[in-house]
Amino acid sequence: MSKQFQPLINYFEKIAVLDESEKQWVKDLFVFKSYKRKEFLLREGEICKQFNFLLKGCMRMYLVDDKANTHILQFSAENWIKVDAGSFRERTASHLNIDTLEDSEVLYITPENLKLLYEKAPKFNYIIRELLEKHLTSVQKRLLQYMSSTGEERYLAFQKTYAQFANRLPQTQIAAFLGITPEHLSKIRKDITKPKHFIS
Amino acid sequence: MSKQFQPLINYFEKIAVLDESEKQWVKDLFVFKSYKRKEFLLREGEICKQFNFLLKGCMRMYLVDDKANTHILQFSAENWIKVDAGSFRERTASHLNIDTLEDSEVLYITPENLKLLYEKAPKFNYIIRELLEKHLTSVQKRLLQYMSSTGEERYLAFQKTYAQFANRLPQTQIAAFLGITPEHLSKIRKDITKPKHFIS
DNA sequence: CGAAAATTTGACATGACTCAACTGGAGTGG
DNA sequence: CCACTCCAGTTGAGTCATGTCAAATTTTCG
Repeated sequence: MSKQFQPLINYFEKIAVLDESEKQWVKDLFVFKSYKRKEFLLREGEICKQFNFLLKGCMRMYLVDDKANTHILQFSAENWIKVDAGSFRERTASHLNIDTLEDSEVLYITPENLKLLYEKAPKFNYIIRELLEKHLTSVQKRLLQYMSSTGEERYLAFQKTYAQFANRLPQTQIAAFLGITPEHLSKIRKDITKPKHFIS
Repeated sequence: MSKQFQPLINYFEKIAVLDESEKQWVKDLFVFKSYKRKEFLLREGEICKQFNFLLKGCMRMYLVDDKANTHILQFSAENWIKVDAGSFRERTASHLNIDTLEDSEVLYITPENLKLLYEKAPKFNYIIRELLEKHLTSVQKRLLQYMSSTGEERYLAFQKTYAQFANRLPQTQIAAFLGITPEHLSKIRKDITKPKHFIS
């Protein structure tokens, strides 16, 4: 079923065209794996050993803080990358968890094989750098939005930006992504339907 | 004064050793520039055309939101990189500002010359990728901290992590970095000196 | 259907903001 | 050296945003 690699190759080729040997390295070094709903790809304390590309399904990466609250850093669905870059890179224990919200399928590469890929196909230094830059920009944007707006504003923005997720995810998860409690999100949703302009 | 390049070369060599020709490309493509206190390196609406390395001084990168509040994304001092990666990369108008908090000196490279550097010395694809990964990790960490802690907790963490800045910066700036008002920071500082444990 | 999970609702507590007034230096010009 | 202004920081009162907890309700799914 080599067809499975096509989405990944397409993804890379949005950044730079690959020749046959480069495509072959991708096929040789990435591994297919499928997960049931609620399975873990990474648990805090472990070292992140998979750089994942999602073929199908939906997952989240999150932190559980000392008050046992869950904070979601990122949702991913089809054609997204999912990895704890810090842990993967430094081979250090991760503070994050990654698990599935739906049955999912991924292609992943290990740190060793990624290193090999960089050696055999140096173009990937460029490709991964581009991906990282984009990702960095989006995380920065999120931090700024977080600093400058209320829960309600963030929720409205989320609905626009992540329309594909908004209907697919339970509210509890969305609240954990927005950084508010589920109760508060519920109240926000109620307020939105009753416009403020409705005076007595 | 080719000595000025040494800190930058040292910075790169923390990631990978450079040969003579690579060092020479750095010297040829980076440009020295100095700034007075309160000068701008980038204003919102402009395209970020400098990838800056700080030799001396201190600056901030920040967003001004629609309510005219300032949100500081990053402080930088000696031996730090300062750039709006998104704007620099995509050649799009930036939403951010960069200005100096002290008289400062930088080495910068333009997008065109950075592209040239990647061509002439491909090792920089690797080096910049590593730098980005580290930076990404730190922004992610900050987002998570932001999501999971109060202003007081963030202030205490700031004092530890950014001890070098804590004494160098006015409180107004620290508040804008922490995402709280200066008045609130003032109250936090007051509370800290009076431990909660002091009962009646 | 029935149990478990997700969502909603309400009362109350706390974190954080706004605004306005006050305090205490750090210049600056006479 | 003094008087004056300017700016950062502090303080307090009132308000809004959000959290906590507990209970009621709805939805999901075996």
